[in-house]
Amino acid sequence: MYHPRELYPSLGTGYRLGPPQPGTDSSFPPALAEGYRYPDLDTPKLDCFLSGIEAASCTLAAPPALPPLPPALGTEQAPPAPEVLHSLPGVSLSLDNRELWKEFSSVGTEMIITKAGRRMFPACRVSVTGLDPEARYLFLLDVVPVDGARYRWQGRRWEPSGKAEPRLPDRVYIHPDSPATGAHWMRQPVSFHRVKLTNSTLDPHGHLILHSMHKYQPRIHLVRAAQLCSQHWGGVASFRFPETTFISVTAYQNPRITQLKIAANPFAKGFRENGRNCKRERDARVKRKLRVPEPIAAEAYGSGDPPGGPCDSTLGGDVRESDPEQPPAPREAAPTPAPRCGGPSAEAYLLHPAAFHGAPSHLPTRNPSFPEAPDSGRPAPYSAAFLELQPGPGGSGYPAAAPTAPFPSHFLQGGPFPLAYPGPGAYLDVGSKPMY
DNA sequence: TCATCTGCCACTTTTGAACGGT
DNA sequence: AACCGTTCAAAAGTGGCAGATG
Repeated sequence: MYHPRELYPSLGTGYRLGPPQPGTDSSFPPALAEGYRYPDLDTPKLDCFLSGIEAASCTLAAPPALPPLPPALGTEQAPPAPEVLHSLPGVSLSLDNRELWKEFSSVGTEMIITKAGRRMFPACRVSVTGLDPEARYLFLLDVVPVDGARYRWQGRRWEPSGKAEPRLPDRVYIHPDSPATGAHWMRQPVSFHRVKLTNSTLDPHGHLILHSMHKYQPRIHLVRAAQLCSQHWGGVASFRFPETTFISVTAYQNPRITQLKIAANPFAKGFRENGRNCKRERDARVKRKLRVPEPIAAEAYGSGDPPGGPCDSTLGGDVRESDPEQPPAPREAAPTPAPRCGGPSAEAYLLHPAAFHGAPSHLPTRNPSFPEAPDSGRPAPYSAAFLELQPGPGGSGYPAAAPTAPFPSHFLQGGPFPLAYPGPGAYLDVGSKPMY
């Protein structure tokens, strides 16, 4: 991984995705509020990452003021409505698994973060409408702090306990289908289930870096662009959903959240009441171990499911047999999943030479097994890559990222991709400033 | 002492390779 | 030879727990 700020000092340090906030951002003269270049990205700064794009206006009117975020988790809130900011008229996004999110939100969503990276559950899954079926778009996701506080579980609820840690280098997850046509994105819900969260500030995998015990909210960005590498952005839309706010933790604090996760997440099936790894069974196994060898447990239910069968009624719609998040999806409708790992190929070089020269060499590579079909309406099968930039200085109302530990050399070097490929999904850092 | 983090565990699901049949 | 379905093993993902850490 590379650190673009180091590679390209001319890019500066501010990669704020949010719009300037007249009144709150002293660096932004109110006179400019009439028309700023959304998303407050100086697009040339991103040329090295997003080249060869369809030209279109990046200017848009200042958005209306958005409602404030909910003050606390686990409390009754006004009916959540997605908060939108965009220059893509007619485009709308809806949270596909909103009911599940609401269920978690009503308790106070917690997301486990680990050094190795942990997936989000529930994952952000959205349906999009209003796209130009022929145009190509990128789908991005990032996670931003909701406020400037650190939180603590007080037995029954989360309460603020001091100031937030300094902001970490922001990263953005690029949906592995990106770029794809509007028709592709609208064909089925778009899932970000592969996004991983980590608390490792030096994470080399490109996962989204968060502080534990802080409140965050995912944002989803839709960028009209022909390719990942483009000259101009053809418009941007950003969305966030109040019910997706969560507190990052290294271990679950609220037992109700644990129950919900176990009930809804198929990977946690083993912890369900009728699972073989439920507390009762585990205790029994321990007792048996003390007396007799183990195989009894394995035979307890034979080779199939335990009596009564698996409890699938709690999947909550986040994971279903036909879940678009879960393969197999119709090959016509979905691109070939990116390989689990692998480095940039020669073909990738031919297709994206800039990614190996002027731009960081870890830009996405094309999956060689996927035939190129630029006019087929199918997405280019880019596999994972990620970019990382340092957040811009202050002005956000949150602490600017302190220069954390120096980035390892592979952040700074050019040349061949020095790390294990990070897996599906790509990451791009766009800044430290909250959008609203 | 306490809150928080980390590593390991046992489990399930997912994924892709290998294989055999048509 | 190509295609399809099944089987199997490895990889990945899950929460719990005990011990480590600050």
